[in-house]
Amino acid sequence: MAATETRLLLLGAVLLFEPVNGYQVRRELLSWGVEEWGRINPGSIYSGLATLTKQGHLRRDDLREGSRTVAVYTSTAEGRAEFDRLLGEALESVDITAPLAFHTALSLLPLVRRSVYADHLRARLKRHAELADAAPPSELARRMAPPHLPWMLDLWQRSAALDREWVELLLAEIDSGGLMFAGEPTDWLPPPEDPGWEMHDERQRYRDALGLDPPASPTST
Amino acid sequence: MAATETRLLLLGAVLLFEPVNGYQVRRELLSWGVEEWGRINPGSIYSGLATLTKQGHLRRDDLREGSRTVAVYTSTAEGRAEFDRLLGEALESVDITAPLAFHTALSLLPLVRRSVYADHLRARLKRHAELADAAPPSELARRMAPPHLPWMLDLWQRSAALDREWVELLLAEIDSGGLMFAGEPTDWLPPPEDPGWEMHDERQRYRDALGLDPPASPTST
DNA sequence: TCAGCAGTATTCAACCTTGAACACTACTCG
DNA sequence: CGAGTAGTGTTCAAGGTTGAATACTGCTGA
Repeated sequence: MAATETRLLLLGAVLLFEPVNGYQVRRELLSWGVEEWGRINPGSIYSGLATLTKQGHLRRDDLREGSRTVAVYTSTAEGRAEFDRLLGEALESVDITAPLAFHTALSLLPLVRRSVYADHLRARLKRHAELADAAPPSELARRMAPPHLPWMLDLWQRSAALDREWVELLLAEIDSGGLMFAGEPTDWLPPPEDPGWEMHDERQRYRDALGLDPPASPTST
Repeated sequence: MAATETRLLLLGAVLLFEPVNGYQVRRELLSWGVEEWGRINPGSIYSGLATLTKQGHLRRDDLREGSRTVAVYTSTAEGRAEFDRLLGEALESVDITAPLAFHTALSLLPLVRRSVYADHLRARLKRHAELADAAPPSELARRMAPPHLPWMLDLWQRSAALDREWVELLLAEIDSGGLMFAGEPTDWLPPPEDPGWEMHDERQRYRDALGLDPPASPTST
């Protein structure tokens, strides 16, 4: 669980679907295509949920479901705070060699309010500007380095430029009212293949068993 | 040591500087700026070298250096083969969310012969073409997905395009005789700050102690 | 001269990740 | 009905990673 992306993804999945069990989290993440880009495997999900529980970010209740016991997770206030912190970090920090955290944060966009998300993206652009100002490697350093290093630098600079330009496009879309964020009415419904639908009955059972209040859509600080 | 990049980097460093001890590897990697982009820490270097030794890719000799003992690593034939395999994989496989392996393979360019490296890059371009052909997500799927997913797809496509175009540029440079590869005479010398220089005496001592033949520049299959 | 600091070289316990395997339920098809 | 297959939900031992800590050497300067 060093991997920040895994924490973020797990907290996000619980916030979206709580009360939820480990297998449901797994299925939902798989349906997002996370098997391809998120490098997550069954073991990490369960151990990740256990770690987050130990740290107080999640709460685990073992419910009797007929003859067997199911571990059902809900988020705590600290968990929500941790999620907001991790998401902000993933959105604001620029690391060309590890774009996974940013991709993860993009996929969790519906969990956050529009203005909060936009502010994080603006902070990311500021960070880009700082990096561009800082340390343009001296001509001397360039000439002393082995000849393939300038090529690597060039690739990094192009990658950074792409990231910056794309974030500007996304920000423009968000500021002009595009996309759907937490706390906003939406006419979009998950497709029938999405396990989110199949989870409905179980979620209701879990809610009843835990004595939780009705729906409550996930919103953000 | 699941992380392929770490294996690649460690094998590469040993191939470049053998016979070499763990601390020298660490310093050399730090001087490449790997602290920033390669996420490597002292512990992983030593445990990585131990794992590679256990797997037969490296050989460890404990040399007496005055009153203390130093663990000195050299590569085995299997280690060289493993390096070539890992490098090829890193160069040929396209993973937009994890470019680190490709970056690592770029930094190790001087360990491989020109034609071998170019062939790997051509294979990478072929892979790009395959990915572009495969699975253009259906219009239906796009409309059913939550509205931010098309944006993620767009970012991935742009990232892939950048990678492809940049590899084409690099390949052109290589095919026209640019850069310096294994087995080619070079007038480039490492800058004085490079720990490679400071290592000279110790390498010589290690070579003598191990009864190894003179220099021998690292070449490739 | 010797305290103290920087540098060299490595280890290790705590923690995390991996993925195979387990145990169970539910369906399906002859 | 009963065997086989697919799906559900989770655990666990083996192994990897982390980074603080260790222990030593050599230099510097009061």
